[in-house]
Amino acid sequence: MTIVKDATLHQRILGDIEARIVSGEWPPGHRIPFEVDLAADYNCSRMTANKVLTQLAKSGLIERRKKSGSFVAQPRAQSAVLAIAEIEAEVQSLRLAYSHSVHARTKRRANADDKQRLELSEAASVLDITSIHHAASAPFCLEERLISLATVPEAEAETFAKISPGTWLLKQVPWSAAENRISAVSADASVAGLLDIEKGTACLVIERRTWSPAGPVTSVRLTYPGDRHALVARFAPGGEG
Amino acid sequence: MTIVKDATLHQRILGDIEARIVSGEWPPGHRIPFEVDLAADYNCSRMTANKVLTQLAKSGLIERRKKSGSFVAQPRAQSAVLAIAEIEAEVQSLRLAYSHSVHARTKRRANADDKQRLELSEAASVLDITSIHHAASAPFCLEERLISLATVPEAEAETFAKISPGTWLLKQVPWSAAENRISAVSADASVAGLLDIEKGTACLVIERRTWSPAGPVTSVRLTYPGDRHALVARFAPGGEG
DNA sequence: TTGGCTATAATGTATATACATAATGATCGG
DNA sequence: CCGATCATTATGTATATACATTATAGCCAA
Repeated sequence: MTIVKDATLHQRILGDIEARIVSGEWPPGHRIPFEVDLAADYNCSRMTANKVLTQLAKSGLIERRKKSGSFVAQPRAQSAVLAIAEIEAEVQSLRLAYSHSVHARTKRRANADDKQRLELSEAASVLDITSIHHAASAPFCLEERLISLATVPEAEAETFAKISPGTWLLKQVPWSAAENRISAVSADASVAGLLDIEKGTACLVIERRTWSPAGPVTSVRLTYPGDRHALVARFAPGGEG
Repeated sequence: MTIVKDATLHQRILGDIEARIVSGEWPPGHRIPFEVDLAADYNCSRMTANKVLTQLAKSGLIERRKKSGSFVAQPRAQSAVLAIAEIEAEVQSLRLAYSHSVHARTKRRANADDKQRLELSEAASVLDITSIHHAASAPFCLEERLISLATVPEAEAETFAKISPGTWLLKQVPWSAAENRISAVSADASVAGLLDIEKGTACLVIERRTWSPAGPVTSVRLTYPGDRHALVARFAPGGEG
């Protein structure tokens, strides 16, 4: 049984249309009622219908064309929302004790590889931190991070003994853009040693680059033992789900 | 230089606020102007300001509390949008010739494993298809798919010789919910043989389960050689970007 | 037939207004 | 001094209206 919390008109219209699209009653390409007709059907103003259809268009469920009307969209690329949590939160949601240790920490002038990873044009100082996240005292994830000291000079004074670089940066750099690259690699001897796994074990690798308006912030490579970990992304036509 | 297409008032207000949040001028926790004040600043109606703030709240950049006002949100889990394209489109975007071959195709009553993968409660018929996607005649991706014939009986008549199961299903089942699970595994002998890679090579695995209102549709396991492939997900505070 | 003009139909954006809702803060009685 | 009540304030939702924008269709003339 579904409990229907007495919904707003907006939600009701939205839900009705979504249901018809998702059920296949209105297949892709089908023209859905004009705003004025919807307004008449629900005995509401056109603005209300408009807002619903605008939202459906933004979520990709319908396409709107002036003069022609609104049409159910073709479901194309699965666009799923991937929530990449902070590692500490992730570990704690597994009800395991979290800890973090810094394995190496060096400051240097950016070399060619650093420049490419951070998309730096000139030589600048970077901080290179290798650390390990533990869940219940077992290695959970290897973090290899580069921080651009030109953008975040405060990082130089931080040892990251008490707070992980990711969490620290989240507090330092309020909101930023990021690019995540997900791939699979075999653990080499060094990675295997740090994560306490067999050499050659498949690992899930997330490489994330982060920018603020002031410039490149950080580039991080997170290596998870593949047999212990998976990322989950959900997709639902309406949006939340 | 940035070309500014003469934007609507809505976009201008939205952009201004986003810029101030992203730049750190308005840090997390900062109270942003009330709707009426924003309306006064931009010489517009409260409705226009309201729509902008509502959108910012939906995108997670701000939090709104009645009576108190609207506040810049704390950036929490990186929520990135992961676009999982159709394999054929993906290959063609690499400017490579696409082809697809079915390696095995069997119909059977669902066994225990099938039931778990499709979340079936009763025994029902399923179609099990193993196929390989090629890019420029080299194996690109291994697809192991289970289709619930109770939900999609039409699949039984289809050989999938000319059209891949994914593409076919996309046409059959208009809109549906999905769960994607991304992990890393080492190729076993069988997978290595089919993908023409060394045994033990790390592979990126996407397991996707799809539901329609009529029930479970399909469960597919896509295995990509990890050294040739990566998924990219982007995150930008505003939304599109 | 063809090219271009125009009317029209649908969406896109914005306004002014109204009332509902919810949380805060102040007032007042015990 | 505590606690209930009530006014205030900011957001939430919806309406009616206006005008802009744009793609389509139809008309008319060269």
